[in-house]
Amino acid sequence: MATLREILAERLAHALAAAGFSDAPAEIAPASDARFGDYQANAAMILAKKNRANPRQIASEIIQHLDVAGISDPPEIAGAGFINFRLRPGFLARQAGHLASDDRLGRTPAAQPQRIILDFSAPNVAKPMHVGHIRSTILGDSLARIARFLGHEVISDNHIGDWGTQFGKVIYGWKHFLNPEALETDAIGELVRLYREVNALEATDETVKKTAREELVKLQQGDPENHAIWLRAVELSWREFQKLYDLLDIHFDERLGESFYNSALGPLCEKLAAAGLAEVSEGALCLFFRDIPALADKPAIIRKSDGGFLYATTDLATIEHRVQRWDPSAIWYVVGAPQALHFQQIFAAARKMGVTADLRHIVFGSILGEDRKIMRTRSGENVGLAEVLREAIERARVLVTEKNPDLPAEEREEIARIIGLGAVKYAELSQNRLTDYVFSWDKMLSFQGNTAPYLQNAYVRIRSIFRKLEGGFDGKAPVQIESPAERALAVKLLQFAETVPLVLEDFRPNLLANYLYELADTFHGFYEACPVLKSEGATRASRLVLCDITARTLSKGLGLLGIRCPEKM
RNA sequence: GCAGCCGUAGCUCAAUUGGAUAGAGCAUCUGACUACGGAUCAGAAGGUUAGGGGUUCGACUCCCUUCGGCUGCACCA
Repeated sequence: MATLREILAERLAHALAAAGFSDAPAEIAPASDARFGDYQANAAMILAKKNRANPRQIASEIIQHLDVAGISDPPEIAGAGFINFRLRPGFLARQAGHLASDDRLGRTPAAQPQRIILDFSAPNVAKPMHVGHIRSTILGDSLARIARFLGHEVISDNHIGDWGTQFGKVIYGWKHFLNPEALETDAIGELVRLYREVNALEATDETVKKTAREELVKLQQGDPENHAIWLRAVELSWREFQKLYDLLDIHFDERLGESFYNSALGPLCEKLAAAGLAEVSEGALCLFFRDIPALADKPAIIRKSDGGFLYATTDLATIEHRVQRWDPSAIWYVVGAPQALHFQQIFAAARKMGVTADLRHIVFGSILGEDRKIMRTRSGENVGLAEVLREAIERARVLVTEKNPDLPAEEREEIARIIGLGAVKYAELSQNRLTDYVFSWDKMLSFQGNTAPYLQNAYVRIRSIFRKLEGGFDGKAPVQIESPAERALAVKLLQFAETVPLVLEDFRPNLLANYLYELADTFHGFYEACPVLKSEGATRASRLVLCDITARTLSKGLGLLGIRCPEKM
């Protein structure tokens, strides 16, 4: 089913062709203000600029050829040359009626599905996940859900940091003062303790430092004992990550960490050197980008002078593997802004290697504490993700208990999880990913304003109507538009289909979040103005259909953000 | 020093990528209602979009410049 925008754009395209303006973009935008109608076309002003003509004159020529009978009132020219459309209630009612029986709520799959590798989350083994991982994890998951909904094939890959110099210290600590019980109950905590103790010892004891470095070399050379310790540390860490991913309802298709590429690093360097793409400078094997001004004096080192490899090497091997195995049309990296230069280098290098896939670094800003500085605990450490999620659920539990003390404890617990996790996810996804944002419990868990609980509550109110409903629900009843509130709701509902794709244009789930908030707001207006259960006959049937579509759109939309809706709260 | 990102109401954020009088929420003030879940709704007030210049019918958006903040810049990841 075509969206409102597509329908108007098609009519506009015909009119432009008929009027002799076939080179103009047939684009329709939502009206900037409800006073002007529902949609607007700015083509006349663009054409006027191009042809040095009078925009209103051109607008009137376009209008003469514009056939929107049955869809819109006659288009009007306003201002500098805007063409405004006001959709007809009958048309809106018919279109909205189609949504009632459509699981996809009017959004047809992409005409040209792509295969996309989505690289996100990527925690480091032997370190706890902290709030810094929230954005990548939640943003990445949401983009995966949205891309899949739009018909693309998404391969999500958790490129965990399971290989690095920290393992020399972890292995040394493991051999000398491992606490097996602590490892059992809190594996990552114990691994962190080992790392820190060795680190502290190294500061005063050269022997420890030397031995730890030797443990690392042994690991890298394949020593069976060290390899076994490393493998166990990775699996124990992963087990804890998995608990968080399960809680967050986030799943990965692949978990190809850095270590997966170890054997590919040497050959890759040889290949690049042999092809003349890499050259030795100051003893290190480097890739130079002399043809790119921004990178002209910023080579990427792929093999150190001591023969060791770097994460640039691993990332290039990763791209090579992904291209060979999946031949994706795009690879998306959801990684923080500080790594922008690294990705510029990696992408430039990949292009030298002949990679044609669309490589994107999806940048995001930092999470700040209420003091507007990078969020830290009182002792100056990163705030743990597990602790954040636990506190969110705990706070939600208090709120639910306060509001609805009679619900069975088990149900309350489930609702607290949905609300607490939803609040954290929505706080992240409802803002522009580029801006730093201030983490505030009170704001994200508020039931007022642009928050997950507000949207969930709108859903719950609708479900409550259906619980009270007597005499069954006819989902096929025709939609009638009799009041401004019903009209506004119908338009909003029909705009779901044109909002979702916008998210992928610049990787901005906040556009969808914004839409859902506006939908909930519009619904509340409808809810106040249009009694549902107390109305009768065809009006009542129509309003029930509108309620049902709204509930499904809220649920589907929040679902695309990775957020669930409770039936009660 | 060079480069990138950012600067919007008291606070937290939008602005569909160059469109009309820059929009929401919180907080503040005024109203509605023993309520289809009031965890609501209607309204008021709040702005030189950091400052200055430029491009054009039109600029928060593009260009130049100043100021301020964050980040990165050869063998950590």
